[in-house]
Amino acid sequence: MARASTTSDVFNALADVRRREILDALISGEKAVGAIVDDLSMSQPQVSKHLRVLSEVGLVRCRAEGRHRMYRLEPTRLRPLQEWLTKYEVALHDRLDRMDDYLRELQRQGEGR
Amino acid sequence: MARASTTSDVFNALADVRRREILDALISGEKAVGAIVDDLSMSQPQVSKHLRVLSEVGLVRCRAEGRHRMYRLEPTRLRPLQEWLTKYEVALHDRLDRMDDYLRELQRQGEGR
DNA sequence: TCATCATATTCCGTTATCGACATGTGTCAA
DNA sequence: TTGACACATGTCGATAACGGAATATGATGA
Repeated sequence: MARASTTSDVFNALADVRRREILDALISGEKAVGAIVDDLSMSQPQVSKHLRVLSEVGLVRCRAEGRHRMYRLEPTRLRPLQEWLTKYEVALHDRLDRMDDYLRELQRQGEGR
Repeated sequence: MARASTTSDVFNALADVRRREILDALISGEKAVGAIVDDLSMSQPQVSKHLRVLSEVGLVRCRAEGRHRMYRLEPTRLRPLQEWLTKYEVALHDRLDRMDDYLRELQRQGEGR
């Protein structure tokens, strides 16, 4: 089997630099496809395709305005990523705490002598 | 051109579910390859190859102990991910703040009438 | 209705990724 | 030294992702 489908989850959708660039371009607010094309100097079909992927995982939402399509971020969908990261922050802090305890114990023993 | 190399950055390394599972397995602490194989019921070569990818982006570190190889997390390497996420939290909060201001303004005008 | 603008979709060739299997490397113990 | 163990690496086939070019869709305006 090859790599898991890019549309399956947020992690895969974010694996591509271009898609991250598109998201970055949308931080400042809603934008039409053409505006993104101009900002990033990518081809229009490429932008549309990446937007489709981002849509499918819910990271962006689309709104029709005349013949333009305005895309905007849906940052709430980054929550799985945040939660995943949190586990590691906790692990890291726990480890630092243990290290801290250890150092304190060493110091206590040193004082005792 | 196809997808950017998986070894190029943390985002690509995390795109694969198996690799995330391996990292999860290491949260509790240092483990030998065989232990990971047992925990996740993946083939040994598969685990080794994923560990190699994770090594190359610095997400895990390896220590030889006899004929075992002990792998451990290097959670500091998740910082690029954290920083990237932070941008979006800020954007989200700013947007909520603006929304808040707007609602307050509406309310103020309502009271004024 | 027809032309045009904005965007989406399709087709295609290249390339990377992944898993399975086989094999190589290095360490320990007898 | 030999064999067993723990792990790394290499090869292969299938799959799917990516970019580019062409084309389709759909709204607007003359």
